[in-house]
Amino acid sequence: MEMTEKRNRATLQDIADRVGMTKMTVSRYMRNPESVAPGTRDKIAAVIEQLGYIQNRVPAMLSKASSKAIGIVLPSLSNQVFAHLVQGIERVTQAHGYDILITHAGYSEQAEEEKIASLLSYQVDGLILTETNHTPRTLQMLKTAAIPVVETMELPDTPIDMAVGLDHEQAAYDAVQAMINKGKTQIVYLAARLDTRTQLRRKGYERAMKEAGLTPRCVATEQHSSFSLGETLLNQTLARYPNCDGLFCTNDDLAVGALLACKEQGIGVPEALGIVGYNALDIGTVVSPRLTSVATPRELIGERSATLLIQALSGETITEKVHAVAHTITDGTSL
Amino acid sequence: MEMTEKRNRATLQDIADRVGMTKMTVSRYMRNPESVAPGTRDKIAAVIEQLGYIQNRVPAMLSKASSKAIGIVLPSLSNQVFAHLVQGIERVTQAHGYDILITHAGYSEQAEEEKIASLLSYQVDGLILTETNHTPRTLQMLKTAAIPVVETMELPDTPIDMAVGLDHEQAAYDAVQAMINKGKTQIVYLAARLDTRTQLRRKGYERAMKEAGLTPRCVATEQHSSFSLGETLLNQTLARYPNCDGLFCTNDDLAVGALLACKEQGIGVPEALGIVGYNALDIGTVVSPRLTSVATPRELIGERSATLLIQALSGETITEKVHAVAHTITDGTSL
DNA sequence: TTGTAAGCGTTATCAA
DNA sequence: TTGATAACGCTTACAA
Repeated sequence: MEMTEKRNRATLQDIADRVGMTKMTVSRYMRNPESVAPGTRDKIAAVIEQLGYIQNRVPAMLSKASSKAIGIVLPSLSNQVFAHLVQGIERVTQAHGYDILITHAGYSEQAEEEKIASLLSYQVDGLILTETNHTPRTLQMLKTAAIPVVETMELPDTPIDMAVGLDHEQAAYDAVQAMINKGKTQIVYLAARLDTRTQLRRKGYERAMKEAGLTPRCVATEQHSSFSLGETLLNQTLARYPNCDGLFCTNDDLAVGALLACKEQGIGVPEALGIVGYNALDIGTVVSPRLTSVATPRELIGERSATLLIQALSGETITEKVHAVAHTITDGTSL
Repeated sequence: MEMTEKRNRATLQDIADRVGMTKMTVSRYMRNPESVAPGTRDKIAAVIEQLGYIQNRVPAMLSKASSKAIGIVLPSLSNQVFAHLVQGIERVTQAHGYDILITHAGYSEQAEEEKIASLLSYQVDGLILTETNHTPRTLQMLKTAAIPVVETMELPDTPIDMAVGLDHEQAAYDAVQAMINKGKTQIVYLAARLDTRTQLRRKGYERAMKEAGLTPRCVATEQHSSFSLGETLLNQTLARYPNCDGLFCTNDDLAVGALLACKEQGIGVPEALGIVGYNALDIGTVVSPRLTSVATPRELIGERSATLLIQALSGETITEKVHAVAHTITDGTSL
């Protein structure tokens, strides 16, 4: 019988010592109480309770190189869009006994690299990413790690492994075309932060404008999106393009900020200025007019991503590695 | 020279084999390249690059029972308030070489217990919590884990260990008193989700009302806060208390939802109905009138919490275990 | 039903 | 400057 009594955190050995058994028996009890004799069972249960034993997963991680955890790298924590994504993911992972570890990388490839290295060093079994551009070292690490990876939100041209997302370029194209169909001709694209998805939407916007023989015009900033930034960008737009009759905004924050500022300044929405946002967040349903926006199925993306990941972890062969989800345009009254 | 060539993920041994040294030398290089001979250094560097070696922290966690990681349990990911808190935390932890692991427990003590167990099983060195009510098992686990814990946002009556937060009861009291000073007498408290902080604010609201000889009235729901819920609760309030001339809202989501609905319905804010929110989020600065709100220094709370935690982890003796931070009331025009 | 032994990948310690 | 050894806590495989 070994003795381990120096540390404070209880180990299986501590329990075993008190029960008068070996840690092996306790280990068995932990995984399946039925596998030990009833008497032993009760004694162990009592000691566990008394000691407040907490499972230590580290040894298992070490010997099996598996942590039963899935890492998620988000761009930002303050964006509802990603909270919804995580909800979708968690619904699936929880049902399969996987934990999730969340980190955020603030829209930077470099930060993403560090966060991924960190998650890998904790031996996560799989990764869900929210960006499709990665540093060479990130790609290299993911390759050596050889764990399943799902890139979400976008549809990457060259997926690392699996992907679930939507075609932002096409979604933007559809939204702008809806604006054109409403008779808008001087549509300006409001952009912020200039991340990949913002660029994709711009492409869609430009394609729709050009196809209709219209001139694309962007008002962009590298600042982080916010409601107040929407107001600022609206004012810049009005100063630069006084004839502007439509705003396609890269997200609802900008759109709502602009919409509220319009009301303030007596600009009629949608008559004088049609406004379309992106993501269809709740806030758009309480402003007046209600914001027309591109609805993106974040929870669904999360669920699908997690499902794919877990299938891959279960050794299933994934035939469809890239899944596109559909977008719709909400029937707000701001357009 | 041992051989380890079955697995895919490279180990120190793999590197050592290729360099013709022992893993001990490689281990030294990893922690401090200066500690090995220049020639060795270059050879190791080359092999690491070639193999795409990723550090494995698990063995260190096992032998030192330390992970250089701090666990954070948030109630929700979709609430900006907690994103700000995390920013504050991270600014400090990053500077000290600690990683953070974020989980969320959705305002449930039971979920918090599970998430804490999970974080502890990853051997986090410290914990930052955002709730002050915990299950008995949570308390027991934290006691046995014997790691530093900071409870944030609130000021608990009986802190587990350390705490950084603000006095929500007093903040609410001050806000309501400001409303009363503006001549409002039929002030209703709008509440959602009914978590601890919502209850504390209610206490402060009731105290202020009673001290002024006024009747406290609450319109509450267990639903999750949202802008649209603000509109719903406003309508319920107007139906039940037609004379209502002030709304004290438990957060800005409700306040903004209510404010926008008022404009829609032609209710003059603040003349007919004064509105005060809580948290002073960005959205409040773009609505008109600008929302008057209780400003809560989330980033500061995060920074202080992380600082305390790291001091404790460095073995410093913490004399001031509970830190109160100040609140202010923004000078919006909705009151 | 319970026990023994070995091993997971790293680092602290001591030795050369 | 580099190496050998043991240890961290658990689980797998085998044995009793």
